[in-house]
Amino acid sequence: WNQWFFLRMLEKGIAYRANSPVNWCPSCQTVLANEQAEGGICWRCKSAVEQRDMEQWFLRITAYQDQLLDDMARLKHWPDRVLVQQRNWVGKSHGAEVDFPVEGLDSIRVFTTRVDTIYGATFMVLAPEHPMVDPALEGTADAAERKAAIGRLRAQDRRARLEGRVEKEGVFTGRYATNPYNGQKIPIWVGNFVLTGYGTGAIMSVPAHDQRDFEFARKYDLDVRVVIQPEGPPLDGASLKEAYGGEGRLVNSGPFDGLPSKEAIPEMATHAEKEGFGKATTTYRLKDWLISRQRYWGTPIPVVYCEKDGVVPVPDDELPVVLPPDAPFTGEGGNPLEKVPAFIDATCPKCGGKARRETDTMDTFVDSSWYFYRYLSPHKDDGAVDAEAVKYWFPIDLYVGGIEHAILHLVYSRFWTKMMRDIGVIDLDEPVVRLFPQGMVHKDGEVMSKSKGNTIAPDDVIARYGADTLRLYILFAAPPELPMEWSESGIEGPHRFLLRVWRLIDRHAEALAGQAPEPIPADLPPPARDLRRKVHQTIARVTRDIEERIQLNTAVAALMELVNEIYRLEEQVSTGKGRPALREALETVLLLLNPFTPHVCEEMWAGLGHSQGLVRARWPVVDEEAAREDEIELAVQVNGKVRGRIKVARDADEETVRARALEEVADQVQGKTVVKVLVIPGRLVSAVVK
RNA sequence: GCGGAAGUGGCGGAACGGCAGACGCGCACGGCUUAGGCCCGUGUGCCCGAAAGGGCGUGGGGGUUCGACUCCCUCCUUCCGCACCA
Repeated sequence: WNQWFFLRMLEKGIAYRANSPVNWCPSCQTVLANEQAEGGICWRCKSAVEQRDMEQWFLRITAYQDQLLDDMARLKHWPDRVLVQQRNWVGKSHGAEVDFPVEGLDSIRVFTTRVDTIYGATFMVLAPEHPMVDPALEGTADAAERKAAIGRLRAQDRRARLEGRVEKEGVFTGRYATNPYNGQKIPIWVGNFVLTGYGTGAIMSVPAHDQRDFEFARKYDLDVRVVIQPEGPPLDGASLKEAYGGEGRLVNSGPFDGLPSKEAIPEMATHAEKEGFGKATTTYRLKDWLISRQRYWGTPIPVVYCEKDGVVPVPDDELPVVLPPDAPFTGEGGNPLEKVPAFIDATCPKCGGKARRETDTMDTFVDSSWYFYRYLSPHKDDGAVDAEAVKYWFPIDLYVGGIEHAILHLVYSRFWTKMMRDIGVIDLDEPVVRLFPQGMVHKDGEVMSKSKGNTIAPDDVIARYGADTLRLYILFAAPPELPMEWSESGIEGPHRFLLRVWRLIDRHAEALAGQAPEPIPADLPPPARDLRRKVHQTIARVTRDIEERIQLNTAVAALMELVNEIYRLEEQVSTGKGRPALREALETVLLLLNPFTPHVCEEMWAGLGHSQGLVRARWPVVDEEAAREDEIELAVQVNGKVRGRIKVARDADEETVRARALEEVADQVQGKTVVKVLVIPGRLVSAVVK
């Protein structure tokens, strides 16, 4: 069905093939999407990636960039940190494009967010890879020397970037461009700090108002001209210590002098458009999704290349294109599919002539982008997804996953959902209502992972304590959204707790298993009533901690409290009228604990005489009446400090509570004026005295 | 630099604006044991005090409130993400 989707996207122009510079991982022998090559490092093997020009398949995710941004407003139950990361990833930025004419050559287009500073542009910088670099050098003095220096910049750029910090360096091309606003000629430089993939790959440099330009200008002794004047003493280009990047009024800017910079930006963009040398524009950081992979394992991309008809999609009724079972894995690298003639040799569906089958396979993130839709109907063979089922089950109420998926998987999935909507498969804009990224396990301060080699095999812990203990320990040790530092020092606690539960059940199993359950009598003795109260309060707490708060550590703590309470009251309720409450308490412990430690719980459940599995049992329901406190303890504050406690009936009226409270703190109040007394029902009493 | 999260006992961590430290680890004492372990019980924020009791306490400072770990401002520290994005 990946192939089916691919063909639909091909029809819609969302999937396309293009020759473009791509990230190539020499170690994995495959290309990577930009997101997977962050910082020039392969996400899978962590080795340095190279740039190559290749014909590859892309998905036009950029057609969805505004939707991806705008629909974030609806993701109210997604954590901020994820939304922020996605917003930065799309990287929308408003500005203007301006063309700077160059004598004898094509003009050079720059992108700027601060067109209001354009009268302060004293030079221009091109990315080393900019297509105008070589033409600009042509015919200038010392061209060969400059070319060599730029060549060094190109080579140095990438390697140095991997280390993070790069000294700003540049080479003058020997040519000049003309600022279309004021006709001034400014030198064209090539600089290693200008990125080829963002904006137009060329910038106008305004050293007075941009820190990077400022440093570059000081290093190469270029002019610094102030054109934005903030409140206060006039700025002076020659003596500036750093760039002024804020707002102000325009100066030295011809007809725009005096305008506030905020107003100047749209006005000057309009001016450029009127004069035909520029316009207001928006740029994005997001690039189209490169899905071609030179690997065997992956969904084959369903097209063939015909000498006569070019790129021809495989017809729907011939899908799926299946991987050959006999591809040679030589370990030499490269795509094994290229060595399987039976796979490569194809017939053109259009003309019936000879064709060559595409050997690229799809990025695995394609699969993960929509697997959850397929879960609803895994065996469906007349369509990719069951639209009716999707209508019923989607959007997903709660999606739990590692924070490492904040951008890759979660952006692709959102895109895929919108794409499926646009090709008419589903009627849905966003796949997930509530996102809960759990914290990752750390060891020695860093994320535990295979690539870091600091993983702990659970086998030893399981051998010593059992899998249930390990589960319980992990869930108990930290709240799920925060990272958990791995340490075994606390594992004894959950282990002892499970042993305590086991002994408790074991003591009563025989008696309870041999006896039919009795109804809870209306006249329970007080200890049994206390026990039932704790039982039902615990049901409420654990249910809420799991369902609403997703705070599993406190759910476990609540269960520990309940078991402690059962130990305290055990003797008093194990005989006579209290017995039904004991059975209820023990069974409730197992029902609530079951999601955390299913194996031992199932065993104990059987021990209590149940023939049907615990896994089939219903989640317990709170008996509000039983959970209610008859008597409550209130703190009594005097001027904000707790000075006493009183016990009152749950439904005691305010006057009674007030009187009892003042009596309790009489010695504190004596000789002072009681200004007011607040009674917060069920919480405390607060007296203000002077 | 920008953005996010976090700062609470010896440790992991609890606490709808309402009794700070639940629960657990560790530690101390007692019981059970020939002994040790397991187990059971009690205690355990800091300071003064024999005790009763009192004082101080949630990174620092300020504010709102009868009342602040919680809300607001500000500063400091740590972790995470992004980053020559023009």
